[in-house]
Amino acid sequence: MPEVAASRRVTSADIAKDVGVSRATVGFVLNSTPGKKISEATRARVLESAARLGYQPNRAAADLARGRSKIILLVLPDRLLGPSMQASLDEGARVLAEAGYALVTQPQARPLGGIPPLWETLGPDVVIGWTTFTPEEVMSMRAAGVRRIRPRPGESARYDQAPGVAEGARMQVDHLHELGHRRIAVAALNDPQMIELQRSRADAAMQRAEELGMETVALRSVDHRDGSSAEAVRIWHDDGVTAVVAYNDDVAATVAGAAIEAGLRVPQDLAVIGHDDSPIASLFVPPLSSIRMDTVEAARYLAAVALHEADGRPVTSTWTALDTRVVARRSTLG
Amino acid sequence: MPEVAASRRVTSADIAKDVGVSRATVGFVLNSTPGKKISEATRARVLESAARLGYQPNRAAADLARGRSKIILLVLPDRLLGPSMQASLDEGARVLAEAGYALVTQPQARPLGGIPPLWETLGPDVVIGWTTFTPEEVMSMRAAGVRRIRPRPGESARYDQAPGVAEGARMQVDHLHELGHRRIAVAALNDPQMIELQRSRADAAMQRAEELGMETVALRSVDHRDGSSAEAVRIWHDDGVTAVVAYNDDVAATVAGAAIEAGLRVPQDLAVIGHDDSPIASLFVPPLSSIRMDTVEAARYLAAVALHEADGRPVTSTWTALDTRVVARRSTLG
DNA sequence: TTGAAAGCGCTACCAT
DNA sequence: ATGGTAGCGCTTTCAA
Repeated sequence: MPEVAASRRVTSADIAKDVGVSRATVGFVLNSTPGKKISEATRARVLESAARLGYQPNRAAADLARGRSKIILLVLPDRLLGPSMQASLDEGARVLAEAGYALVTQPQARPLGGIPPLWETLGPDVVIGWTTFTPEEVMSMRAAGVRRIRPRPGESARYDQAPGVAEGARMQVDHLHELGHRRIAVAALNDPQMIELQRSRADAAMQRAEELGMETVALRSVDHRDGSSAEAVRIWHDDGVTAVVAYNDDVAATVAGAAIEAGLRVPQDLAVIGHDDSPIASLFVPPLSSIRMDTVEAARYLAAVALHEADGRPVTSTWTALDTRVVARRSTLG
Repeated sequence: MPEVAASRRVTSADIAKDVGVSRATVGFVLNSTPGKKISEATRARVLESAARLGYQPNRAAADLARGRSKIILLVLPDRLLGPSMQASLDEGARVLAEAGYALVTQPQARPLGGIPPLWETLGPDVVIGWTTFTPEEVMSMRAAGVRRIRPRPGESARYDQAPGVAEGARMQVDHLHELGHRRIAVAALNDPQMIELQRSRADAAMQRAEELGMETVALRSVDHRDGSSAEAVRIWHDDGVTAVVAYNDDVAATVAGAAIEAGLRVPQDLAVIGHDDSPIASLFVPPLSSIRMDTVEAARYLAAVALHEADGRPVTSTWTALDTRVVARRSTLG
């Protein structure tokens, strides 16, 4: 049996030797360095050699020489990881990959006992968060050499201006209005992580209701584990509320569930509409009306912003309105 | 207003200068290099200086010199990202962090159009997957310099032997048996990603049922989007099946929902038990019985395996049985 | 117990 | 159009 040589990884020097040029030239063609004129012939030979030898650039070496990691870190709250968000991330990753950046996500923004945040260990060029970072977090990032942070420190995330946020909430209200509801409630979730986004959606909903001349009752947080949802439903119903705008589909399910348990009919006695069109919306009985957003476009924009921060390249895409629409199901239609 | 100097990142050389020792010495104490005797005095001074100056080692440089990235990449199918899995990941990350490793997760194992897998861009020391990797993936990893891969190429993931997998399925069946059910069905999900795990759970359930002298009918996949769940429920009911073991809570919700839509009572006409105790289980009406596993212990074990692969250190923790138990709710209890 | 110095593989500046 | 080469910041062997 022939001895198998422990093969070293192939480096750019190997290619240089193989092709018969300098390592510099190899680097130029492999990075398609702008402003460098390489003859088509050598370019082709280098590329061919790289492919044949199975060359993979050494990230550590490149990072070190370059002074940047070409990593973009996305810090997401757990709850956001619905399927639609997942698809968006793919799209964002694709855009970034084309520019040579890797997208890494850190699932938790919350204080993680004992786990150093990924921005310390990975040294990303850019950190993008869904919510504003605390001063401590920003300091930690700065110390870790992170050059760019979004949302910018001190700058609010301003969800109310983000595409789709207000639209979705408005559409929830519009939908209920069209169905004839005139007195509605807004239901939120007891989750500190999401306060900003919740507030933005709730505000937008309230405002829209007012514009349409509808009556609203005070915002309530519900939790299926305590009695808060049952209590909320009772209060609402006694108060003449006929429909509920829920922060998301989990909240919608909680409310609808409490209503059903209380002997109310959904939607005849209480209609409920959720947000995000997550799996539970179609699995619930009755299926929950919800809002579906095309977050793919948002992800593209986010990626563009990231590249702007990282490379200084102009933001090409625009903060356009998302394709947002109501998915009407039996929790409002009967 | 005073000009703010654009401060360079602090390097180990800065510390060396500050303390008045060599960069090597600094490195020794910062890495607590074994076999090196550093006086307590200098050690303390170095540490103090590092803290005071806010030193953060440069990952790229360290990786390059060391020849390894100290990154462990976990490749997870999307569907697994339930809250319990999330908590487990935190635990795994914590264990790995203590050993100086960063845990990065790649959300999709599936072919990602145009997105280079993270193992190419990050150059992790170890890649851990939930399912077996394809030969192409393995080759790609090898080419990217990944030294360790789990499950080992060619080695099946062997979920049937993984802790908790068989237990959970068995407990589902036991639970139904105790409630007097004697003829049951097993419901799966139409998801290629999960085939291995589904099969393992289904096999375990079937086998347990046989051991208990219960009758089982053929495994069926359900999908709430087509008519398959309604059809399955009808067939099962006509066939005298009184209870269904579902692969997970989504499947359980699909089945229970179809049953309710068909005018059957859950659990009187058809009992359903899910698996994983995900949010939908408690949110559904009626709330779904399910299986809750303490995956934290599993995560610890996984982390230990990863460290073994990475460092060659012995696997301390053992592949123990997980704390797995039935969460009985109204979908089986009535 | 500590220091000097040789790389790690790549990038990018300066020559040619 | 291409090559030489000086680092990037850290790890680690070898000397002192």
